[in-house]
Amino acid sequence: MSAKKTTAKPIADTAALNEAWRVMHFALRAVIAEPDRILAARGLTRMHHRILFFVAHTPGMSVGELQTTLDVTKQALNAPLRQLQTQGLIELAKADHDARVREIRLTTEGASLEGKLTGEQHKLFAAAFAAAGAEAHEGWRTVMRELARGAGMA
Amino acid sequence: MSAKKTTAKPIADTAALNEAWRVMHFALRAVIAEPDRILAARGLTRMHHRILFFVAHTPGMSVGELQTTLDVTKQALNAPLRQLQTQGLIELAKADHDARVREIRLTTEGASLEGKLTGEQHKLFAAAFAAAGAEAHEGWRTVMRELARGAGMA
DNA sequence: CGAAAAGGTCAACAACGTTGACGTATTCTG
DNA sequence: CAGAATACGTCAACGTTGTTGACCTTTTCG
Repeated sequence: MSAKKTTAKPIADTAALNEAWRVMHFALRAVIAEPDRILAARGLTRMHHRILFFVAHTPGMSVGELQTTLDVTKQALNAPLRQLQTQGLIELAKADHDARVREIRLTTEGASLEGKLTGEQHKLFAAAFAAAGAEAHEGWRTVMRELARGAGMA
Repeated sequence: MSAKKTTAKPIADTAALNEAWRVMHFALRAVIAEPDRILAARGLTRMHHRILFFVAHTPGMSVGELQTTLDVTKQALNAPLRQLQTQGLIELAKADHDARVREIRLTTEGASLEGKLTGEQHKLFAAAFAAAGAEAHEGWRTVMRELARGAGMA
């Protein structure tokens, strides 16, 4: 447990590391804030957001695939899914190849909402990248990729 | 609502912005993973972590201050607080100036755990920064600060 | 002394997700 | 073709968390 005083000059000191964590939080909060408010205004939650997000990127996704992707039970998925359908944001249609499967896709309105949510996030990222400059952007990506490498990257 | 097709060359394209969001998630997950496991092994939750974290940075904090800081009710705080106390990770002592106030501080063991948790995160950050280089680190900070600026920075 | 502040605690709720158990089409297979 | 398996849907019982409300104690302060 001894605080090994590495004589080798570290690239980042403790203060910087602490700041890294703090800044990470604030940044995340900033990026999530607006989308969250928009969702809440419609009585939607993060689960709905996740659904919209994945369906937007993989139109025609089946309920089962979505379930696996989000790692939740079908029961947990069922309610939000129907609410989105009721609100006319998504559509469920039997698959041609297999009538048991229900393919999910966004309606025009659903795509619009998803775009708005994503757009809010993009705005913040774009602004930050623009303000920081292309070089900083490159550095940011590099660091983030390194960090992400430690997890179960997709 | 119209997707304004800006002809002005953006510093980041849609693909990059999408990636930014994804990478952000993975990075966060990576940084949280280990601490979470350590906590879970002791039957502790994120709330406990948050408490340890703030108390570590502000020793002698009062229950009320902590409550305000974490933005939860005293009832929600009470249970985790006592569990931490029972596990000998924190100590509650009456304040000299005001016997109504209970000052919270980490015990040696508590500080040790907090240090371990923080240490795990620092390890990842340090590794990422080291691998990415000082320049990338600088860029990373710049972008993160810009992003965080949009939120209620502390 | 009496009001106010800092805490603690019991109890009723509400949100969210989980497991378990069935029920219904639909497709696949021996 | 009959039965097993698949993809979903749904009712129900829980467990976890955090919230609000009400009440009580100790301590401070006008």
